[in-house]
Amino acid sequence: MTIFSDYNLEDFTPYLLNMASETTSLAFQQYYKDGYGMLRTEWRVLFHLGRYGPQHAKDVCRRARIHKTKVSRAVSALEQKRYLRRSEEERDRRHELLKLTPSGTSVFKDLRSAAQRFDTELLADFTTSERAVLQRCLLRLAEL
Amino acid sequence: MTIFSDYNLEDFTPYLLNMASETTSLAFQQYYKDGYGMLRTEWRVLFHLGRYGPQHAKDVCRRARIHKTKVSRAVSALEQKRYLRRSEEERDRRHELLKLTPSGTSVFKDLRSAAQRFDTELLADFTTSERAVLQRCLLRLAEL
DNA sequence: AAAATATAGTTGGTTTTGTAACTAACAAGG
DNA sequence: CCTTGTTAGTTACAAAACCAACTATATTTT
Repeated sequence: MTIFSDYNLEDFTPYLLNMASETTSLAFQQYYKDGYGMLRTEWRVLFHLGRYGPQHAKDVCRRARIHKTKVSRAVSALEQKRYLRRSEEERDRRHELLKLTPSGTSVFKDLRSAAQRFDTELLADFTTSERAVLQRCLLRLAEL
Repeated sequence: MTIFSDYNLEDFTPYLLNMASETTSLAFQQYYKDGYGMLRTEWRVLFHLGRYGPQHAKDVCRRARIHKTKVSRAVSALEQKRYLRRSEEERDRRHELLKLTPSGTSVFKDLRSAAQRFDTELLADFTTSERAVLQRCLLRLAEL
């Protein structure tokens, strides 16, 4: 009919990204959800605290690009699970430093290695150069 | 400390996929949300009906990989907006055929070309071969 | 044909998210 | 100081997603 008549949703990058994201995220949630009763945002906040050390909620927001209300709720949940502690700063009592407990640290280590294995498995069929292109493109698309 | 100590969330494909997906989906929603007051699921259902012709809700679920409850609600919303009609089948009255109205078809055409332009823009900085790799990888990852 | 099973789609109640308004603490200018 | 503005984080309410149970119709089994 028109020159567009066979344009396919599978040519639409946001759609492909969404499907790939859903599929892989759902597959990985067995580790943090089934294993530790965590939500996706909680696992991400935990990861950032484990990976980059004690920091403020604000830093987590910036690095992980998660909205502050989501971070706030995830922090409360992680605190209730005793995976992190908050401590007020003397200098500026608006800030609170977030720090993993030993228990939170051990969960982090477990999930980090699960994530690494999962990712290796996920990309097993791709060549090194394909992996590099994929990562580069995704980083670029996430920036916008 | 350990050989894993610098494993980064930016090396974790599901995380990258999620960020790229969120960023691009949010950017595109201006077209269907601001333009036509549609939700993401509604736009996808509309697209599938436009692209693959009249079909049952079940077919939309399968092709678009959207859960039937979400499809059911999207169909109701699209019906209220007069973008589609349902018709019962004689043979099996459990099925209802979903079909875009002329109005729905014109919205579809508009959004389809917006999507095409958007996608072209999105991938403008990548080479042809990078685009091919990206699409192939995403399709593969979405399959799992 | 009656009973059990399966399928298409809907509804209801709970969770989770999103948005905006809010509190509390600090900073800077007058 | 005291107003004005800014920043960190929380809360409230509305929108959306999730899950499980449900209705209605069709199919299979006995």
